Amino acid sequence: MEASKQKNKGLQKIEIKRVERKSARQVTFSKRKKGLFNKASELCVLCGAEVAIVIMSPHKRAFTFGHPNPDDVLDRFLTGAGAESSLAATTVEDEKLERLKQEYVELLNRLKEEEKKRDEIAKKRGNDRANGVFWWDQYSIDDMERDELELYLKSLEKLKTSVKSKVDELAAASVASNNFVNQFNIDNNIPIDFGSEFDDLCCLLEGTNEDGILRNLDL
Amino acid sequence: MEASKQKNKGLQKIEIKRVERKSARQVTFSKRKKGLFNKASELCVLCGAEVAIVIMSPHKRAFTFGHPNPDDVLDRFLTGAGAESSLAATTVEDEKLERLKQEYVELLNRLKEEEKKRDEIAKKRGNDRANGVFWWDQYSIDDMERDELELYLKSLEKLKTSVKSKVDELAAASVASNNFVNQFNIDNNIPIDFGSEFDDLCCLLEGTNEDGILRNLDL
DNA sequence: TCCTCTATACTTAGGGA
DNA sequence: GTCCCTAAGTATAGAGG
Repeated sequence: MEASKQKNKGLQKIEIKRVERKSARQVTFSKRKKGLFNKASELCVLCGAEVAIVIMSPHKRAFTFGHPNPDDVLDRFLTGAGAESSLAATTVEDEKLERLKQEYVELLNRLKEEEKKRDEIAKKRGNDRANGVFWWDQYSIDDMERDELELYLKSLEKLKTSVKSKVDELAAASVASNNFVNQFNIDNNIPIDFGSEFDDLCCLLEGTNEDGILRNLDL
Repeated sequence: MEASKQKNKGLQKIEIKRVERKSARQVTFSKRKKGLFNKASELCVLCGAEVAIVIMSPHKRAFTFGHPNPDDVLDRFLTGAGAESSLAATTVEDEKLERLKQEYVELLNRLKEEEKKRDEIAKKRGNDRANGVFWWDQYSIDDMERDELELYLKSLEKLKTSVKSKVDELAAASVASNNFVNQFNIDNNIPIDFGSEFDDLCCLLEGTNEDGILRNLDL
């Protein structure tokens, strides 16, 4: 009841500079990441904006947030309606890209099949989820999901790495004067490109009822 | 001096749902975008994280924030990406696409492997369930599978995008009727296409702190 | 690692220039 | 569109579980 009862210090003012204590830094990261994502989702809702965020934690873990209309964007992207269709250029490259897209679409379909399969398997307790999900849960990272995700994703690392190196090669060769890829090589752990992440993030899985995507790739 | 003097209402609580008044929405967008970017940059500085944000305003304007090493990227951007010769790059693009396709097929195969893996995991999960795994464990695994596939897809998409962006850069010289505003401190507004954006996002780096990059691409 | 708790720093709605 | 202003809603530092 007395004044001395106060045991919490409340919010302290802090300088905006690197937090030195590792544990504290981690906590701060966690909290602020959550806060950032939440703000982002609010922005989306309030203003009808689309937002994609990629965060690379100091531990080379990447977190992403995305909110939009999934299928539309993805479709547009696949059909190329978004970026280049307006161009009249009928170059060899375009043709090849056309093919590439085609293949890509095939792969996509495949993926969807997989999703279906998975959904079936998941059906059993799929309903559990719908019970306690608040709207904001949809926009923020589901922690347990994230944690488990991390573990599993490691198995995917190799794959990503392989893909990445290809991209690196392409990018490096293409942008000779552009050494961003190399700069990126901080620990041999190179995050996969987040280019067009914008589009990517925009594309949620239709398999779920979530309006936002939050993904975590362990790099 | 009187009580009636108070003319400001102060912060009102608002519902997180679309702001209907257009002007108000615009203002909110502006304010919150700023706030979001600011939070992002703080996160970068405080935790040594790297953040990239893309915001698509309802008016088709895209704003991006990035916290890496701005100068380099920007520089290369403005000089390289925009003015690159399509003639010179054509052949190179050709080769790269060739390789890309090759890899694409390879990735396809790997997808199959992943499918198998998925099945195994699905089975295993079934067993675990019988044992005493928590509901959320199962749940997570399930989502992991989905995420994995998505992730995979994402990788492929990026692969494709990386190439596409190059091609776009060549042909998109026409699309880029960019305006250019560079204030560079906390507000760099730079016009770029998505292909370029790709590079940019990639270019997360240890670089600076409080001065993140903010880009604005006109579409 | 994440959640809880508290006190308080920070953000921002609404209105005006 | 930006900036200012104020009041008050919100996010979060630090400590503990």
